Amino acid sequence: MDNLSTRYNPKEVEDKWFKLWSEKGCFHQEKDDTKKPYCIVIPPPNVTGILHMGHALNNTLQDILIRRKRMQGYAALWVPGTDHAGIATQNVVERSLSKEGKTRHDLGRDEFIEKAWDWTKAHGGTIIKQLKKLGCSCDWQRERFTLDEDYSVAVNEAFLKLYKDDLIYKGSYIINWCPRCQSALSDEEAPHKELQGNLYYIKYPIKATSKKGKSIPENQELDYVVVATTRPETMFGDTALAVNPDDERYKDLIGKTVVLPIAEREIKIISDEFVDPEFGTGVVKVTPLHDPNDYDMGCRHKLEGILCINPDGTMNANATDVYDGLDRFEAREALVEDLKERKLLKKVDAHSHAVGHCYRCHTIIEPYFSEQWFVRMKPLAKKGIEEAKRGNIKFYPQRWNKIYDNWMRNIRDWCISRQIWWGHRIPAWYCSDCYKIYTENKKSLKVTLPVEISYEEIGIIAVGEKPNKCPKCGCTEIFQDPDVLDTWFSSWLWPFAIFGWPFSQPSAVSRQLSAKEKKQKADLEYFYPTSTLVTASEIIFFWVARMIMSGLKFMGKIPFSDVYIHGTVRDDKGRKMSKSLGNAIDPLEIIEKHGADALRFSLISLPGEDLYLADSKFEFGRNAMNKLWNASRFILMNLDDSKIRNYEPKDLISKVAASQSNIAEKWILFELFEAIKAIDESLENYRFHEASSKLYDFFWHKLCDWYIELAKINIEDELTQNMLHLCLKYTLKLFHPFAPFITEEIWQKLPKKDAEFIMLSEWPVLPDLDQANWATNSFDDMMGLIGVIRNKRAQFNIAPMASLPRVIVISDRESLLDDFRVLDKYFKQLGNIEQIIFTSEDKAVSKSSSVVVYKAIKAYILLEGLIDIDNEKEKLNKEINVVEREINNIHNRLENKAFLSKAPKEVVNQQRQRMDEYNLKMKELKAALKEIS
RNA sequence: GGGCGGUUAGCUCAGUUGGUUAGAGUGCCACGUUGACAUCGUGGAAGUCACUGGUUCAAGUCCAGUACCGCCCACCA
Repeated sequence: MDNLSTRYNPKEVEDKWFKLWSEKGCFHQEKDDTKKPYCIVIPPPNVTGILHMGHALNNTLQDILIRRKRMQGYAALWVPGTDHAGIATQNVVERSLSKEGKTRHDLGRDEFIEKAWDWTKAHGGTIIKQLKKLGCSCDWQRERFTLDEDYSVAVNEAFLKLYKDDLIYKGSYIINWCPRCQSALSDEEAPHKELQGNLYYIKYPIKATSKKGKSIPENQELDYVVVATTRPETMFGDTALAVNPDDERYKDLIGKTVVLPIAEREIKIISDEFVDPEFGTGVVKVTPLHDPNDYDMGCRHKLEGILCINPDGTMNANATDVYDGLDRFEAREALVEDLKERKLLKKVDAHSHAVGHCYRCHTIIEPYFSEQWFVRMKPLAKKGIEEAKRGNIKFYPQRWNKIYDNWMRNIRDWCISRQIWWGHRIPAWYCSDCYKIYTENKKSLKVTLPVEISYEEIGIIAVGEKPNKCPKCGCTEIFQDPDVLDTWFSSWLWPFAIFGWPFSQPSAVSRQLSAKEKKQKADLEYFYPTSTLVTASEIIFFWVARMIMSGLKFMGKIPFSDVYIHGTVRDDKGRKMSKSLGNAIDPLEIIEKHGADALRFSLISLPGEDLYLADSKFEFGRNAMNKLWNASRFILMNLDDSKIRNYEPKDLISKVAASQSNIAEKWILFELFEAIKAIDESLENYRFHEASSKLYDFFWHKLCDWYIELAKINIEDELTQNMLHLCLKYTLKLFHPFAPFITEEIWQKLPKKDAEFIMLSEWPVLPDLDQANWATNSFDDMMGLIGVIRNKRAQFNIAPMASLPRVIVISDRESLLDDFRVLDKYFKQLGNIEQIIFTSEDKAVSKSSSVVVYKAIKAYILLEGLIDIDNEKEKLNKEINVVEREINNIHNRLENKAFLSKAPKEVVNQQRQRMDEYNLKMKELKAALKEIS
């Protein structure tokens, strides 16, 4: 074994093990009635995506969970896959087209979709390959894509079912419109961002009070109403002004008419409770088709709606010839100049306000009146709220429960139609003849509110499957709705659609299932509901909440019981890591440099919720992996295979417990069990950092710093050999979920393995321990005493090479002294001491010795020929001050009658004991000070 | 505007039902390569627990208020 490098080299091992695991079917999980299921569905990354640090974190966490559960004997299934990411993928393909000077319309729908599939097939596998590099133990045979043929069946089925239950409808409302993507977006896809803008105060001339309603005579002096707006360009869509009915200033104006500047159109002044008299001038321009509030007001007052902006963000003919065709923001600037010249602009104030932005291309959203498909959410949300309330779905950390609950209670209908081509086409069919009539009606760009859509009127003749002819007019020219569904409308079905749901289609018809379908159905019944969902907070609303609703609707059961929300990956300045900011660290570069295990271990070892990353942070994981490598190398180099018995812990326990002299062995076993217990508890509660730090602490500061060091003395002993072997074996198992590759590599070198692959070995189980027999106080006291002795050495600048000639340890506890005598050789080894005496007699000690005190144990160190006492006095005085202060504190406490009578007895006794210890320490410190003065 | 979190060492964070001298990692300083590991070892310095008041024998921990920071949601143009 001495041929191993002193440095761990991940490159030589990672791909090798992944390939072998794969070949041996370690990743694949079937339904297994002898085991309990544990299932995770991956949050499917965008098919356009490449692995970033957020993915690395997200998937490392899932892999840790799944690997541990697999080792614990669960049927652990992790289903991987990707998401077709409608708008994102379409954008990518369009961008590549534009390099050839083409648009999607040049190609036509079918050819464009073909191009998109080509692209997907060529590049879509990238992220999957990268997840494999990371070591993800997904069942790769079950990889799914949201545009798979049978997945599309699930999407259609869901649409049809909701439609039948009146939970999907088509309607005309103000939606979020991205003028660049030229598509509607859901509210979640249009996040608000604070923008620094202006508040423009525009004068609207009041029409002369002639009751006949004649136009304003030229040169007549006019009165104005001043309106404050952030979006002057929408004034071409104004169909009223509104004031608050209780606003005294404007009471007389209600019902009057003003003339819309430039457009020279007359509009009424109405009153509405919605208007806040405090804001601006207290007068609002009402633009029903370009603002959601104004739309509501428009409906309340049955106003006309006028569209003045085109879908691409340019102004239309209603904006007069001057502005027709101008971009909305150019139009704003030009219009403001125009108003200034006409002296209709009173003033401009700086004003910051929140504006919706497209989450894909960050273009400013246009609130736009349009005809779209919606899902009625309130009825779906009701059960989802109840399930979480009852604790059937738990969020970790818990506070996300509230955020989920809050959103669900204020949920609004979900706009699911998108005016793009890449995605699931809406399964609604129209009759060409009937639809024609409807479209001709709506070309005017003007409507009277509210607009009610009748399906009959707009020509929808079927949802689900294409009919042969129109049932109304018999026309055989039938066409499908051109829009596709929001990507999230497919991903909200993920936890069951991946298993092949539905198993009969269309939903009304039942038929014989194929063998494949039978198996899928059995899988679904076995693995659903899944166990844990691991994701980032950004997609709680997009995905998590909606999956809960769809699971309840379509399966009648919640899709998962636990939701773990992990933090955000940031740079070391706290900024969110992103490609556009240029502060991203590429996980693949880190893997290349330090290995996947180092990447994984670094990520989960960072404390806190959000991760503040810099290249240097990955050295932590690299160092830990190297330490693991070298500790293993040392043990393996020294093992004599013929002595290794492959003990189970419980056997080794009874062997160790049999002798009083196995203090160190008892101690390390106890520490191992404590570590297992703590790691299990942390992981069950999704406290990953806590788990890794317990493991790290056990491995480095218990096993390496103490046990391996003292084992060097009697490394030939059979007990030591077996102890080292067992500790290594269990340490590897505990490390495996965090660092799968290195642990497998070392596992394979163990003289006695208990499984062909560590990834299929058993997770450590705690044996029954009689705690009383496992008290390891004397070992702890030994470590403490060696600590103060080392401290003293450093204080006197005694070279690490130089050993202490003699140390006398004094305690009045005989049993402790007996234990210490057993540990004699360890004291000598770890304290670098030549001779050590354990006694209860406080012997006179030579003048050139120094005393240290640990708890109630004293040790005299002979320093003859070693010391340089320059700073000893100063140090002693400092320590005396600390101890004195503490003695005073305890003294006061013990003098306090209230304390004595009210505090629990244990606390009082504890204080008394401490007092004794401090008094002893003080006595020794003072004696020492006197000695050197 | 509404909601949720936070403020503890230079930095990132732990800190259980109130009870030893408030901990860890990292960074910093000193010393050190004797056969696992310098990607290492040993030791050290470093904190007014944001502020104010209250409850209590006892407060980083519980309560109230203040200040500051962060996040999410939102239809005041």
